[in-house]
Amino acid sequence: MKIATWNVNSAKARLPNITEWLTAAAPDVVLFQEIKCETAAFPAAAFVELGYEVHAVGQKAYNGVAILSRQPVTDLLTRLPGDEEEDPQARYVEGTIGGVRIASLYLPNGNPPGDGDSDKYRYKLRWMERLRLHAKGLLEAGAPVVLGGDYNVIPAPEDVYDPVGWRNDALFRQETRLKFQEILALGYTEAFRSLHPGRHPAYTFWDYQAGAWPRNNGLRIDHFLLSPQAADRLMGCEIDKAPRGKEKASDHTPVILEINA
DNA sequence: ATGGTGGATCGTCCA
Repeated sequence: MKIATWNVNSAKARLPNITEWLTAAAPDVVLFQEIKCETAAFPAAAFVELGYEVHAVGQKAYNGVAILSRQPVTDLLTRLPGDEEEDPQARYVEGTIGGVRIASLYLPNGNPPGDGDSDKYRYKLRWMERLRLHAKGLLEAGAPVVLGGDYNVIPAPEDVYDPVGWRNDALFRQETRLKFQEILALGYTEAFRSLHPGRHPAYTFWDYQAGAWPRNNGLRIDHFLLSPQAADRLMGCEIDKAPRGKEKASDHTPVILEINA
């Protein structure tokens, strides 16, 4: 099973780029983030035409996630549990595909962090704790679990072009990395780094500004976390840089995971 | 210190 994750930075603005890539890469499951439209405005028909079942969770202007699948999706969850009343942001969708529990998540950015006490940064850390608790519960359910998406977390210094300059950024602060490590400590495996321990730089995001793409000033912030049963089936995990070099590109590029059927 | 870019939306917010 080939599963792709891609922060597309607007599904509508990116539609030609997305359909071109899906046709060539032919993933079985696709996890989108930042679709940036309401659920009803998501261009689902274009993906149905390519053979996918579509499950989008959107909101006006910001955020928004989706799962596309060639096989049927069951037991859909459209919010990350915890603080559901207070959190209207569309950042999480999860379903079961071929016996695998698969989520598309868009973790809050959290900038500016202030001294680690800004409202946005505290929301990020609370969201990460909600994710940790939910990820823990998923392990107890027994099915293999794949949590893919834009984590807005730089796991280690080799995952950012300038670790010193980024040390206080919400994506790289110590508290952010420790909270990410807490999720891994439950028993999850970060697929790309586990398969390619020495491969860096290996980025998934390059800012639109300051020539970040031509200078390769990137970040690795899009990840797949696998439960032990899913990690046992891990066959490959690769970053496809090509879409970032296209006209009208998203600032993120896709990551592709392969697990044994 | 600022601005540099891009999307949604139409004055700003977000990244």
